[in-house]
Amino acid sequence: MITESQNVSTTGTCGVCAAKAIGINFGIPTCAPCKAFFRRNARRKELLGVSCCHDNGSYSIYDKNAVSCSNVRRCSSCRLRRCFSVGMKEELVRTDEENIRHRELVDSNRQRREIFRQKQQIRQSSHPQYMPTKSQLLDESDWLHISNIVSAYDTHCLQTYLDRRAITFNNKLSQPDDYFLLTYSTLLPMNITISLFSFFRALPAVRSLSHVNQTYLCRTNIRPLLFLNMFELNQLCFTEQWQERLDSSTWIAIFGPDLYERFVSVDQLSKRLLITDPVITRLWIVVLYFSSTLFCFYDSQSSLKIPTKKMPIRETQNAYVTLLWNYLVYRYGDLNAIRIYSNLVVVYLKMQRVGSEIGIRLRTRSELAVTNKILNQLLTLDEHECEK
Amino acid sequence: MITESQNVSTTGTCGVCAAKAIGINFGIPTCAPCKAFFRRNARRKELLGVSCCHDNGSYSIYDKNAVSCSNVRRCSSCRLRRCFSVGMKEELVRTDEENIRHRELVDSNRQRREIFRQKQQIRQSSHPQYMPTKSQLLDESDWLHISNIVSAYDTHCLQTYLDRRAITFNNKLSQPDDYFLLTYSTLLPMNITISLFSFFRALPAVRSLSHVNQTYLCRTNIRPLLFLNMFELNQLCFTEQWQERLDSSTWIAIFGPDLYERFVSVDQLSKRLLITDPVITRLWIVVLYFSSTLFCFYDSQSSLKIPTKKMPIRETQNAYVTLLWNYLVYRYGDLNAIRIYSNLVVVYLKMQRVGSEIGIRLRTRSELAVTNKILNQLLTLDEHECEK
DNA sequence: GCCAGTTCATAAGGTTCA
DNA sequence: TGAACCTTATGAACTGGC
Ligand SMILES: [Zn+2]
Ligand SMILES: [Zn+2]
Repeated sequence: MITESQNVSTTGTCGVCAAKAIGINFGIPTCAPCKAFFRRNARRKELLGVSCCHDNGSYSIYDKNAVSCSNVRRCSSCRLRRCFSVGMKEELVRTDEENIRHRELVDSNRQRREIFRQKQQIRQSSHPQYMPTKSQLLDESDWLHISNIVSAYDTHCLQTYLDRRAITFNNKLSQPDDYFLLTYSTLLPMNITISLFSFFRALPAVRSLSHVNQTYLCRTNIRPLLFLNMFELNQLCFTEQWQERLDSSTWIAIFGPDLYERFVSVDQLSKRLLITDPVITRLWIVVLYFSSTLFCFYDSQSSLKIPTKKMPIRETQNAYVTLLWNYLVYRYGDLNAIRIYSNLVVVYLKMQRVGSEIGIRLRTRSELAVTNKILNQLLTLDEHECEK
Repeated sequence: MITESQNVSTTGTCGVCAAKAIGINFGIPTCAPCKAFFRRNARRKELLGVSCCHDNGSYSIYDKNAVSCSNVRRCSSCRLRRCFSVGMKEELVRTDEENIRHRELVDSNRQRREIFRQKQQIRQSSHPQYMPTKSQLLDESDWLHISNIVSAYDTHCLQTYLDRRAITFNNKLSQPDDYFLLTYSTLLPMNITISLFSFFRALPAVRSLSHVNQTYLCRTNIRPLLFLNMFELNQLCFTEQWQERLDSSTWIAIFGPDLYERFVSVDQLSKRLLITDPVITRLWIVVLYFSSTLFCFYDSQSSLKIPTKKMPIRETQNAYVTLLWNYLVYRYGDLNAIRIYSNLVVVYLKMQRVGSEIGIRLRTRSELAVTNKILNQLLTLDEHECEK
């Protein structure tokens, strides 16, 4: 009869309780509950000693037909007896000693894995020169710098932009006429320029430079950053649909359809590649601003003095690029930092190419001469303000 | 109709009284009160035999509509009948035998846990601790505690002992005959036991414990302290020479000559090592009384319940041992405190060894069976007194 | 993937105490 | 008597060595 029950068992039924078997446990196909039951109780021989009232009851534990889930599981003594009777093997349940040994093995494996993982991480993050631990990446003054830049952008650039936009539209809330459109094609780039300028002017790192250097950066590096700044501003401030349409048509008017198409595609690309982080793009703008060679296409006017000592600029840029990098590593890890930084560079280069052609267009198209002149004057004006 | 009631039951209503069910109890979903009721009364078949006035009353126990909380619970007989009628299963209430087995399991688990806890505590407590300055050692409430214990010992333990001794000898002032000697060998340990018991019973710290804990301490920790208490009593009360001789011969009769010799040597040692101080020994007795593991040699009777929550006992002991230590440091200084405390421990351990052998002798020698039985009954009696 | 073990939430017994 | 609590047993879900 046992044999018969085993035959049945091998088909996938629990040898003990007739439920669906999950596999062979302790020698016999059983269900999960019976497996757990036997593991817990196989060595508790006192359970067998209990003479329970089911021995002589309506079913025998040896009678296959009387076995059912509820029947067998009701009495742990009967259940254990049946486990043994169908041939479950006590010796397959680990003894305490065996189990301790097994757990030691598991623990040592865990430790090895952990050590390996750490080593790999170190290998990945290992810079040729130095590899600071995570806590050393950014100290208190770094965080201060970061938060200063972030809030300076908010309170100067973004605020200025919003204020000026409000004033611009205040003048013309009704359907825009042709005159407004013409004005707006100057006002829009103006607003972006002025807001960016006021941001830089608020930075202590800029203010601590010599006048010459300040003027130089202002004249050469604000224009190449207008695209990026526009992008960032659009990410930050909510824009009504009609405003958006107005902006689009303005850009079309300035750029012409072909360039506008490239402009849009770069904008789309930026949206895909640049992640939403309050620090990264702003810090990136600052880093780019402190470049000594950012421009050279827009304006070849001779009146601009090239500073003798650009060293402070480079040093500042160096400091900020380190800060940006450390922030990226700290916040996103080594691999992501590389990816994010690459994307920043890629996006900027694309923007630069489109921006350069926009600059050419501004300088050469007669209908844009006014806008171009005003923007130039703006930066010259800024220059005078700097001197104040 | 039963089926209907079961259908309703499965939704979460008590099958017996229609209150909210807490789960399946004894086979049927019931509320907590009905669960408790059935456990208590399932085996009390005499309840069913009571012909109660509700059988023929305004509702039938089989009529689902008439069932309500107040209805069913009003009459125990009806309630039990209804329990059975909705299918509650008597066999799911543990039999006495099953319950004893279960309680043994619980107790052994508890002991394992207790031992584990102690081991851990020892491991943890081997850390250096903060040393308070002398003035911080004992505050007003500490002194109040100390004086309470000292005077409680005087007015309860010592006084009771003196009173009982007076009564004992009042009966027999003349030369003791054999019958008196036999009686006295029970009366002497009895007096020591009862006086100690009345001391503990007077302590607020004891009275504030749960009954279970009080009973537990009384049954397990009074006997191990009899030797120490006898010593303290002998130090305190004047004893006539003939009384002393009487006591000695009584102890010889009980202990036998070998054990008596060891008993005397421990007594002598105690006199040398323990200093005369009204506080120390009494406080030490209290500290020892609040032990959770003092006994285990005297009485292996199974009828004693091991308390679930020993925490209050431990906390009290902790408080008193701190009090004792602070008193020692305050009164005798650091170094002396260590010496005195060590002596207390040494003396107690010696007494424990002798006491344990006395206990064995009491349990095994047939001529001491009566004394042993009376002492046991005394502590059981105490237990009943506790419950008052 | 198999088959040991571990963990955790839950069910259902019992006990305590006001 | 019943609310609050303590315990054990159970099985589903998961981990880890081989
Ligand atoms: Zn099964
Ligand atoms: Zn109920």
